Amino acid sequence: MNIGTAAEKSGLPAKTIRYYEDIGLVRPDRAGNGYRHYSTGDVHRLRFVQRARSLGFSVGECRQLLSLYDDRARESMEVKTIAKAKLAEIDCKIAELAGLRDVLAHLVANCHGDHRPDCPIIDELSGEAATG
Amino acid sequence: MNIGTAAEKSGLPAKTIRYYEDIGLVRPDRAGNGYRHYSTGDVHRLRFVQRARSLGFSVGECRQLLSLYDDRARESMEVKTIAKAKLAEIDCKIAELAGLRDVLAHLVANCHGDHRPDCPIIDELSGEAATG
DNA sequence: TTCAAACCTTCCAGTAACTGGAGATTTGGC
DNA sequence: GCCAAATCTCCAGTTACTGGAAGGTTTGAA
Repeated sequence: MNIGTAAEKSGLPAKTIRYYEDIGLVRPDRAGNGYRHYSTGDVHRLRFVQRARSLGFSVGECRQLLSLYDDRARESMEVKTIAKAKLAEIDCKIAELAGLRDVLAHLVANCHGDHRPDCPIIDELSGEAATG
Repeated sequence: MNIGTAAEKSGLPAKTIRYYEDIGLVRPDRAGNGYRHYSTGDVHRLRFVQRARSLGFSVGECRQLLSLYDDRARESMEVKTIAKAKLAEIDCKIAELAGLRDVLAHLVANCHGDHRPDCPIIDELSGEAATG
């Protein structure tokens, strides 16, 4: 498929997809006319990157994640080690998101839509959680 | 406290803290000698931003989140509406992270540290999850 | 008091990861 | 063949930092 379709299916703008090719994240075939040609596998990779980027992983980290994703068959001890580190990282992110969620949820629950002084819960939450 | 201490306590480099002042995210007092002076409240804001940024929220979104965090007492209907939208966004991010986590967990679980052909589970997962 | 180390200041340049736009080419419908 | 839409390349601009120069301030030892 062409880049437009790949963009649609991956949720990434065509511009970004070309950029990802520039930096070597996804390497599509080229048709005779010079147009990029994406396989469904390419689209999966793109979607994978889209997800990881939107969750705060750097492009470098995405590259690592992709290499895990790609090279799952060879040298898997090394792959497994990196995967485990990434798993821990993701768990940490999930915990932090949950913390952030709590802050907002308390905010929504405690400020009743009228004028109120302030919510000590929020202060407390902002002081706690996620020091490391 | 001075910027160095604020940096240490917030988990942000001093450079970044100065940048956040430039763009108006955190406005510390100034001492007579021109040094920035941070309150514990300032540090809470900084930590809040640090968390949100590391979780994939843009600076603009952080600004919104901070305004929720700040203005919890005035015009709270509007605040509440934005807070709810952000809550939904965060829930979505949590779900996506959980998806990513599954991909890696399957990878770790299924590639046993020796040479194996490939894991159809991964293919399947990459095809599913997080289309919206 | 003087000096160095460690802090702080501003400013400017560089990097990462896009993002928008110009200008040329290709495709597909009329 | 014509034209709009999609694609191409290339280059410039934006966002969110990040590093470094050049200099002022504070602290503590000699």
